[in-house]
Amino acid sequence: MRFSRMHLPTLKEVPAEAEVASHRLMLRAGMIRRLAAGIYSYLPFGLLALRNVEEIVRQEMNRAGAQEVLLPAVQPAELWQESERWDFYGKELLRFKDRHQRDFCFGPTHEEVITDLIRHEVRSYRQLPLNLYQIQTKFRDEIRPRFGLMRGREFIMKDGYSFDVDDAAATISYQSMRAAYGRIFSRCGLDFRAVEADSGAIGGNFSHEFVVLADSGEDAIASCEKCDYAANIEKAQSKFVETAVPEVKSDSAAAETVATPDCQSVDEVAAFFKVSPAKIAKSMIFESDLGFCMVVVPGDREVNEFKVKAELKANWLEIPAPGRVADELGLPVGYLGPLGVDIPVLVDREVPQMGVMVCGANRAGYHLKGVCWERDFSSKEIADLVVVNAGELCPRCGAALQIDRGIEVGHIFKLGTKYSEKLNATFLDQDGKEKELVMGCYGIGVGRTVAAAIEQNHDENGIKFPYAIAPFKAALLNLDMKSEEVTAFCEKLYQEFLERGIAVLYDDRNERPGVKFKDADLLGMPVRLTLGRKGFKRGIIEVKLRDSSTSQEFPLDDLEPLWSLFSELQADDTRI
RNA sequence: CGGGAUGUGGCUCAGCCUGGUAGAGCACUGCGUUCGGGACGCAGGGGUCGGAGGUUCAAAUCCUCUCAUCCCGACCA
Repeated sequence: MRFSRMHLPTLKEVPAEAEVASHRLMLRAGMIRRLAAGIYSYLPFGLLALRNVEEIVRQEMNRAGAQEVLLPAVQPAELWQESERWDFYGKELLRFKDRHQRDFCFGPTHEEVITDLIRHEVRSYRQLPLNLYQIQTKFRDEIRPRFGLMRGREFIMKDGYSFDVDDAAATISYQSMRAAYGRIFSRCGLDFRAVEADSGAIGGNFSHEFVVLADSGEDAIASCEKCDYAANIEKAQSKFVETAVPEVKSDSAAAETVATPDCQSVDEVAAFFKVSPAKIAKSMIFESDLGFCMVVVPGDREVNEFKVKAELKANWLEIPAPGRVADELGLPVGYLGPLGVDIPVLVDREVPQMGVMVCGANRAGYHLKGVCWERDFSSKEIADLVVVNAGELCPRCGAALQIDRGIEVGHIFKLGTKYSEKLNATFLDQDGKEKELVMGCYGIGVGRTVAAAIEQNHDENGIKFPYAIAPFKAALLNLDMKSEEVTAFCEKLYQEFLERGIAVLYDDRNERPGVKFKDADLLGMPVRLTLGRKGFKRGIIEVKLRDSSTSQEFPLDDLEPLWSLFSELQADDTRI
């Protein structure tokens, strides 16, 4: 492609909205433009990168035996009512009516549609296993879209669905997808981890997330330094270490009520009693579809809402407004405690080890001191309810856990029969018995993968595209457009790139050299070729890798080394 | 949905507090000079100051409402 003819509007200045590197660079490199909150147009340069990721996804999905389909983006409400997600999915589901006032939604995911398709098509175990995928625009009406393509409302996603005869077969499908995902992200040149994850609203009982490591990532993952345990922080557990609890003599003073004006936070209470926050029992009210409950954890720990939700077996969980807690429960937020409340109390497994502790008195302005587990807590049920910290011990091998940040680019789930049950998708097995299809579903955020790649591969000058997803593999800079011989050579070289099928961006613009260098760095082509009058006289062309600070010179009369370089880069990229 | 902030040429922002002629840089057009790391000069084009209402002789500026966007917490590829 000739730069002079390409719509590639690079920006010197950064639009104010861009917070993270990938968003900033994608705007500056003329890859995307914002139309509305979380909704972007893909410009030619951005679309090329996107298509490269899609192509890798297609190759690896096909290789794993999946077949590509394309399902409708607009879906009838009936299907979602049948799966009972019409009410359940919430406001993320973009709903609208057609001219006949029939309810529809714009698909945020396609379990319903694919299951509906399959239930009409698949009758026999002989037709299984089946694995279908599509690459399509989805819409999720996120409350807070941000970071450009990282969290858009409209986004391109590869979603795949597998159908098997039983759980064992479904596991095989799942493992095969897990392997394919590893190949996909490796080929995209990403440093990633496959971690155990919460399966969220999609449902199901077993899932892995593929997380690209990046400090700007929105997800945190815990991984073991020694073994291969890795989990999303939402799900991560640690080995419980029992410590000696200071014994409380039976004749020791009972819990005592103390006036603690203006001490609502754990820190304030700890300061008031001159004890460490670890000695404060932090009590919080949660509300779920099962009603209110209280969760008690040590004051220096953070409640893991996902664990609470799982422990309760609730469908949803949130922290109610303090006003509601006061109105409906008569409890003063800031002075909550587990003693004498008449709603279920969930206690973290570390609380019994706190010894003598302080907690709220359920009376505004008062706390209790001298509280102890054995004597004072009415329910003795405990569970793991806190967010793991770095340095805690691996639940598998006992080595230390580390916490990293990352970007979730893929997620695979074993769904089981959740949707086939609801939608009555069955087949006849070998014995002529009717059975429900066992499903799996597999997603990849295509745009997010591009964003993650940039997040992980950039410097202060711009993008450093991994070769496989680079929109152009090379930038050819003609620094002397007015020199006929230089231009003639560049033209010849450009043609040879075209013949060899290596995507090149030929900068033939009437611009000063500085502009061309800056744009080449910003756009991040892996290889930069520079030819100017001086070099031409010396019979050399300058070759520089974007990822390297040094350059080398190749003779103009023998460019074989150049083509070998591209062969090597190409090979690296398909090797897995 | 809560909490905070911002809306002024395509982009980044100043002007607002203290009402009185809409500004700068970048980008764009033309001409000239320049030409290996985002050049310079001259001349231009482009803005209902987010929208509506109000106060006032007079509103980008003050008031009310509204819309949009961004940032901090719950959703997810």
